[in-house]
Amino acid sequence: MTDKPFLNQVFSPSRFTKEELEKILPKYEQVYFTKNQFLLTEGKTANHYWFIESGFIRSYAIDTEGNDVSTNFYAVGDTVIDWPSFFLRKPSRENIQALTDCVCWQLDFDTFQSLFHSIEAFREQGRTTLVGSYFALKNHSISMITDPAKDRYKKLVSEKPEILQNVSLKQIATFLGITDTSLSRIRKEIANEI
Amino acid sequence: MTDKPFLNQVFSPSRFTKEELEKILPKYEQVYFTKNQFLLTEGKTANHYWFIESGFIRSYAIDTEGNDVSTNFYAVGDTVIDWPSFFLRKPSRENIQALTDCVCWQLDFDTFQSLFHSIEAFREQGRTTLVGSYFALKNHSISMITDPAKDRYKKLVSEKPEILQNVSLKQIATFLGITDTSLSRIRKEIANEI
DNA sequence: TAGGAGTCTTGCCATAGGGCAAGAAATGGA
DNA sequence: TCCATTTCTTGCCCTATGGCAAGACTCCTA
Repeated sequence: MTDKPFLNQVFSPSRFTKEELEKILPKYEQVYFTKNQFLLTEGKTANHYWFIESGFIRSYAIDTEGNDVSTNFYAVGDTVIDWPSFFLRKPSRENIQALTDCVCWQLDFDTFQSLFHSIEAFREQGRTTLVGSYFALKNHSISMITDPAKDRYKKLVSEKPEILQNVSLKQIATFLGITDTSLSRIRKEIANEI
Repeated sequence: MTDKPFLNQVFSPSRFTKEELEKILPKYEQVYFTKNQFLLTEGKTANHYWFIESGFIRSYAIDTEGNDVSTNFYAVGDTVIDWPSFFLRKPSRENIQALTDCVCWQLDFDTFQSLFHSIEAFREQGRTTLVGSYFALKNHSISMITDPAKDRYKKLVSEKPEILQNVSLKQIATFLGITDTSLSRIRKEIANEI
């Protein structure tokens, strides 16, 4: 196991037995993505998911007018997955793209299924990750209704500071549900608050 | 099994064996809620979830200013559950309230766990339900950014027509992220479109 | 190292939706 | 069946954000 230190963080020895880890860890494959490379594109059915060992990733959807809307940002340690596409086995509505060079660990659906149905701790952890995603999405969704754009921006930056280095203003703006023009003005206001 | 026709719809004989159904169905308990009764309140940890056999239910959160924001509406056949509270075993951020008298079938967490870990088809179905909720929430979230309020209202009414009979204008408005005043004007516009 | 593509800022004006308050309509008890 | 309460509508004006376009800045890359 010592040859995969990153995965040993993801699968804590306190939650998994040594035998379980020996079944799980070898199944993950290290893969590299270069800046701007796509991990998944709209219309394809996701057959993998990834843990990010290093790098930064964005997912986005294309709306009816052809504009792209950022749906999520993923940093080191995050799980990158299109849940509906991966589990419902249907074409993705989103694109997932590396914003920097990345090192990831990937698993395919069939292997996931066999681990999921044979190892109780594995499915507990998987379910927890999914519910955590659901919770984050719901909080963001409520925040879109109750909080002004400036507050949402501040919260986003405090939670994922890497975003400032890796993501364009426009891509951040669509995640917040505003235009790049408005976000530029909000940034100016925040600068003047000091 | 014939004494629980509703549950036989939820657990299709094509996905479960006879033996599995005999383990699953007796665990669900029929419960009644009267109009305005709470199924779950903020701060409590959810220990049950429900299938709705009849009735209509709303969930909502309270924002920092004390306003309530509708987060979901549940109709006949829907699964009513606070995913993060139920699975992460932490206090709920939401309230779930019956908007009409309801007949539901409930299951508690411990029983869920034993079925989840012992019956493969049960966990597949549970996972599918959760991913379906995630998908619906994400679509709503994207719609909040890309679609005008009028379109979101039309979509909501077409998907859950019962909402018109059971939910006040204000409670619908907060779900759409607008005020009751604005929704009233939108309704008027729609009426004039005819 | 200059040109060009993308990115960010800024000004001008337009618009969707919000805040408030008054009145109208519906609803629900007693 | 009548009153009280809640819900819904409407008018007035305001604010946050959008749309567009020009200019500034950055950063590739030939």
